Amino acid sequence: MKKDKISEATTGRLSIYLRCLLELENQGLEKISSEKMAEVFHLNSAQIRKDLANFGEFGVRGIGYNVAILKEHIQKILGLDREYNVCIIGSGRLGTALTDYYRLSATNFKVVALFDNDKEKIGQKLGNVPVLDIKNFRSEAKKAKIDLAVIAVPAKLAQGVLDEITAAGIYAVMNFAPVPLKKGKGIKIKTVDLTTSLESLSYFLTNPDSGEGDLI
Amino acid sequence: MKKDKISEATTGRLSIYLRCLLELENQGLEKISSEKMAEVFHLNSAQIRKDLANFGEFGVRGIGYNVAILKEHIQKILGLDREYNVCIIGSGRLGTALTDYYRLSATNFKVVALFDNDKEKIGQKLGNVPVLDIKNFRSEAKKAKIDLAVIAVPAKLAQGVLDEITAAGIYAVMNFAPVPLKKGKGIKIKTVDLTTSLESLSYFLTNPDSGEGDLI
DNA sequence: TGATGTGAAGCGGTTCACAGCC
DNA sequence: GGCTGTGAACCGCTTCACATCA
Repeated sequence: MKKDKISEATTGRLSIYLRCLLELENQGLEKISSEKMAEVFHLNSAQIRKDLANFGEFGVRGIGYNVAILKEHIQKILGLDREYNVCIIGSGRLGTALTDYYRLSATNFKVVALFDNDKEKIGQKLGNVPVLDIKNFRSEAKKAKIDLAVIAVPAKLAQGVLDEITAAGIYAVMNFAPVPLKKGKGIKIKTVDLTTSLESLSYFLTNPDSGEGDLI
Repeated sequence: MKKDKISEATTGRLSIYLRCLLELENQGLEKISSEKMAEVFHLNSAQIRKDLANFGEFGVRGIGYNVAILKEHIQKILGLDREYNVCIIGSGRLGTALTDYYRLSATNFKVVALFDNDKEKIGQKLGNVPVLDIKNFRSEAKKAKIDLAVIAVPAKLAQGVLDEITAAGIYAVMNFAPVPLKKGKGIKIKTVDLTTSLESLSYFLTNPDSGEGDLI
């Protein structure tokens, strides 16, 4: 049964399924059952079937799923049948590391520009990625057809940067600044808080009996 | 009413409340209501009260919460009244960036060692953090009294690294490798998947009507 | 009066269990 | 027979609404 409201939990898992399917395809495997996939991911097979059933009937009863076909369906669903232009704002340690990281690993996402306010950095290049002046963000973002912006600036500057991003007509943002941001309608923000993540673990170390589950 | 089973959602929020309280304290504010805090974080005031009520009665009816006292309570709850020794495994782009990032920002977490298998890197230093041979992980980790390990190696190596970490008697792990890991009992893993995060945004760009909520 | 602490209701995601189909 | 697709049960987190108390 096709559904229209898809939870982020589901899309996150699709992304993980996809990575596995690419691996399985490399190994020459042609089909796989939800039960087998569940084993690999340490999760429930019904969950996998439900996740997939949200988008259509990709499996064959009695047989399982065709690896290559399922892979393509998921790529299509996640919008990974095209490339996205990404810019990273803040060319400090984190920003430059992310630039390198995404340049090498996430092939659908092309880092085309870094932005900074530091005169020393502006004009330099990181690999083939130019460091541009944040002052010209709006025009440069349009010129470079940016689809997605990554905020890697200190907390205090994050809201201002988000406002710039919004003004530039960019709708998807990944945010590494540890602050609650006020966003406009239609903007999607994925926040990754590296400090909160550590502090969750600190809580666990202080209360080891607090649970077995992984922190996802 | 004190509770013993605390959800990760709650501890994650506590970490965020804490950051805000530190800010408020800096501003010289003495007390604050759950309603006011909710405004700042764009969330529900009942949620904040419930989160806090899990650990005791910190508020005063008719008044609100005392900023300084609440701050200290949360620090204690999260185990942030002590320091933790952290090591980062993998001194590639991501590992070195995380080293710098945590050295500068998360004051309760002290990066004391990097590990790698690259002869070129072993023996070097990143700031004051030595790069050690992963071969000696167990003994070095004990010597340095590591509390928490960060996995920043390629996916293929992650499981092996986790097994080493487990063997070294470390119970808290932050994992940046995009693979499902099989872990032993009593180990807590916080996975941050930088690719899945991007792909969630890609899904949103492909399906802009898929919802307004933030991706946390 | 005013803001907390909390039982109850609401809601969304996960798991179960089985009907349906190859 | 075997595995998918799915309604129903379950479970845990969030929100509501109000009794409680300074």
